[in-house]
Amino acid sequence: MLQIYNSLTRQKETFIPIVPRQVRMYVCGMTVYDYCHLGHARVMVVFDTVYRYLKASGYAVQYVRNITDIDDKIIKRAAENGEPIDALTQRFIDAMHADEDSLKVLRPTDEPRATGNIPEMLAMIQTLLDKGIAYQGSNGDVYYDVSKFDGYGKLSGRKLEDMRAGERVAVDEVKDDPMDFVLWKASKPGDPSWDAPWGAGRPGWHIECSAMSQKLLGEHFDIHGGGSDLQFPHHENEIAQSEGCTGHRHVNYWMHNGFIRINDEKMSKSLGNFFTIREVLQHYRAAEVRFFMLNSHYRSQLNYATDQLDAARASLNRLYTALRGLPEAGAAMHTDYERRFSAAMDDDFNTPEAIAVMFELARDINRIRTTQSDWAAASLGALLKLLGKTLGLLQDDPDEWLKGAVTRVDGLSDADIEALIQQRLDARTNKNWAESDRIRDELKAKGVILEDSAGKTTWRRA
RNA sequence: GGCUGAAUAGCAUAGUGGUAAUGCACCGGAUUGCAAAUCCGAGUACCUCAGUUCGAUUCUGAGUUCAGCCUCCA
Repeated sequence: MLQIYNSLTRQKETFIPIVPRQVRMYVCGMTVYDYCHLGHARVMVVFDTVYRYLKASGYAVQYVRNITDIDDKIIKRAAENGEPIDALTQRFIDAMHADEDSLKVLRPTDEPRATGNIPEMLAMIQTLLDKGIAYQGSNGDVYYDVSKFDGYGKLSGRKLEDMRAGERVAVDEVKDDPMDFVLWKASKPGDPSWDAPWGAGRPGWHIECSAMSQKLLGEHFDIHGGGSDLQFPHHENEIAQSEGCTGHRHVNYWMHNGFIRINDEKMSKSLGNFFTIREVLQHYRAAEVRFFMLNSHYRSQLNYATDQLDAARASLNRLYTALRGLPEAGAAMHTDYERRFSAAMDDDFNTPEAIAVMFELARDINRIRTTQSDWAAASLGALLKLLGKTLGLLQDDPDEWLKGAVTRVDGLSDADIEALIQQRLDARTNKNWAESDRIRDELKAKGVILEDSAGKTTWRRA
């Protein structure tokens, strides 16, 4: 039985889908005005893994992740670039897709864009106005009246009076209550705008997720996810909008992933430690980044450090080494490994524990290959690869993985390496160990590691 | 100030009311011409104090430290 930690109740709960064997899931996606950074990568990878595991568990999953393609930052950036908004957002949507592909992140089943769902937002705002939950301020903006929604604060565990007393809440003359939030922004000259009964403008950020999730997944669905910073106010507001509109429950399970830190500092542009996915991929392979992220629990904070990425590389090398040269076979069924892997994943997607099981399986494979044969270990190898698939790992050809590297400091082609290995084999045949070791050292200095076994030499890049 | 969450070996990360697991690093052994890889083995860790308990790293309380949110944010 799958257990999911529900941010709403602050405890693990048994997952029971609204419709048996079906899951409807919504995740807050990117605002597309720049390249995706490591934090975005974690959201992508975490919920991709949730998506994969739900599917592997036999659920039919509808996975919606929105694209915010209209907001203040986008307008500002387009103006700075002298670029049309459409061109800017499409450019970064394409870049986002490329980043996802490299990280082996599967596409969601739906990727709605805010600008493509304005009528649904207008309808929802109108409903809120009709119900007296929303009002129009003197500046033309439409606001949500948080005092009209009893449950306001239930997701983030806050009370309205505490939040009002917070010293960081700015006083705004236009709002009835400082905690009220904007549903519709009256347009300023030159900004993109859409017509509305209460005046031309554009949607507030929060309303888009309420409108698009309801359109695609219905008024009541199973899982809603996002970064932990979205818990308040974004998701709190989303609940207020959706439930204020429908009068009943919106989402059953709220999931929030932890933040990424860089060298024990908060990742921020002002600190200059803001890494985009594509910057990191110049130094590490995407699978290494993915392994690094899954090697800690999704709710915990994750510290990015080169030591950790190097360790991820070494770990993947070990797993791929166990698979290298193994014959094709059907995966071993009903093993203790599979059972423990599933038990770990069922426990709120405990990927670190699941990975630990994979390492124990790898040791068993190595043991059998040594004491028995490759053939005897083949079905366990297939199982390892199958388990890896659920995490989006280990799907490359092992030999290609081990011979590959992001940084080719060696400057040697595969053919160059093979030629040197042949020279070394000739030397070894003549027991010319000095020459043999010289060639091996030369290759090692260029990042190529040789392994002699069973009369033949294999190689990999460090 | 309000609300969350976290403190486990050299590093990282799981987990448990009773021999604390996984990867990297380190040590010994097997294997190897020597290595690498692999296997076997050893070793070192549960923030502090109090309480509950036969027994606490795990539960409770207090404290310390750290982080996140309270404003746009994944």
